[in-house]
Amino acid sequence: MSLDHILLGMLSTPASGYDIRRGFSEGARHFWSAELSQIYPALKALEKRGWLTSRLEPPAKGPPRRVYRRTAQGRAELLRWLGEGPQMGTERFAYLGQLCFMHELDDLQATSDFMLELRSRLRAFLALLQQAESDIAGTDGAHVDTLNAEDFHVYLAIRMGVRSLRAKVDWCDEALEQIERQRRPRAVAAGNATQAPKELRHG
Amino acid sequence: MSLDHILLGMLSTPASGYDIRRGFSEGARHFWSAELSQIYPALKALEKRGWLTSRLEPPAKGPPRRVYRRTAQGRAELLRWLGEGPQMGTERFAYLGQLCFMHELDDLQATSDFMLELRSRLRAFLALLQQAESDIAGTDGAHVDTLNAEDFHVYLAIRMGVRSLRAKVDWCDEALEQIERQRRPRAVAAGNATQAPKELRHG
DNA sequence: ATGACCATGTAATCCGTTACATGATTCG
DNA sequence: CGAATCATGTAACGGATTACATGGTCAT
Repeated sequence: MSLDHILLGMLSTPASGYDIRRGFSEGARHFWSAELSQIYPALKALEKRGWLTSRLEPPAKGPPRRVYRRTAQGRAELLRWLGEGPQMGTERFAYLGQLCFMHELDDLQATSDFMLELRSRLRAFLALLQQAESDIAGTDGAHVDTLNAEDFHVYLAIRMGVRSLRAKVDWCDEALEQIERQRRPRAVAAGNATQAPKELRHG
Repeated sequence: MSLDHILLGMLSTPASGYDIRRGFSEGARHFWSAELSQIYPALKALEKRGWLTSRLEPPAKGPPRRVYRRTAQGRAELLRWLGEGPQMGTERFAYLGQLCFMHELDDLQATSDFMLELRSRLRAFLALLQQAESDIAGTDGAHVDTLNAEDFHVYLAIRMGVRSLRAKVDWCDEALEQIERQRRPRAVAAGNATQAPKELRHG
């Protein structure tokens, strides 16, 4: 399971389940996420395997927290996983399915609206990531060379998010243009004055 | 569930579970996938709901096939789903987690090797998608304007895959450069002759 | 006849989400 | 006092993968 290893990685310093969840909603949110209801049992299982230890720590203020620490075996397992090569899961994009099937509506306006909505959501997420990027390395990666090893690796990971999201936003722009061109009579260059057939049958 | 709607979408023409699986390993593979063991029960459930009907069709050759057809209600449900707006699930990238945690190896050569491997896998997938793209619309989208509504929508979906994969490959290139820069003494411009400290401690 | 491929399915297991249950502390 | 937040968990359900079980056809 990947979540196990993500948890091992996030536990380079001791933390509680609640802390880790905060990590998912802040730093790690662009590449992974998990709910508390998944995190707690997972941590328990990792402890049973000997990859973590835990201790109840009643802090000066607030309810007691169960703080987990990575063991030497836990770290070894993390390193083993890192050596396994890139783990690439199957990506599923329901919205691309929707787009493919949208021809059944026979209404390019609907497709266009769909792409506009998609672009706005992608842009919102891109803005978040760009913020994270400039927080860590300044505008345009001004001080990438001054980053410590940890921040440098995180920076690289954020860059993927930024680039791939920007590509998707650009794709929306391109698609919207092509939809416009598809909607107009396609005979602009050919000078042919057909009645803008909405649909061409394929052979 | 999204799979249900993907199946409804793929059943614009009658097909068996086996046919649909072929669709996932060919045309639809860039945005969705499912195993036969998931497809068969899902089709059965859709039939129970009245969104599909099925018939055993013993073909001239080979074993009998159960062929599914979409009902009017099935089509209505598909259209309803299309109207719901883009369905964006949570994306999980285990390999970005690996990259983030890789600083624990304290060996930029390992990071570099990792990125090389990742790039080669991404390139392989990109090549497949570019093939699909030119199959449908010619090189550089030469005949996009001549596509029927269905192929046009599929073309748009493929374009997203191409653009986002290209962005990821470019990201690998950029990262590899930055890793090289990180490995060299960073004092090139400053003219400072320190012993190339491998790691800078953060405050 | 052996293996590759067509074709359909079930069962076990795992991963992830949603809902539920509990209780302390802090702020207004 | 009441709401928000901190903090830990369990239970039920749903979605996806892997393994298992079966049998027909076709080419070598």
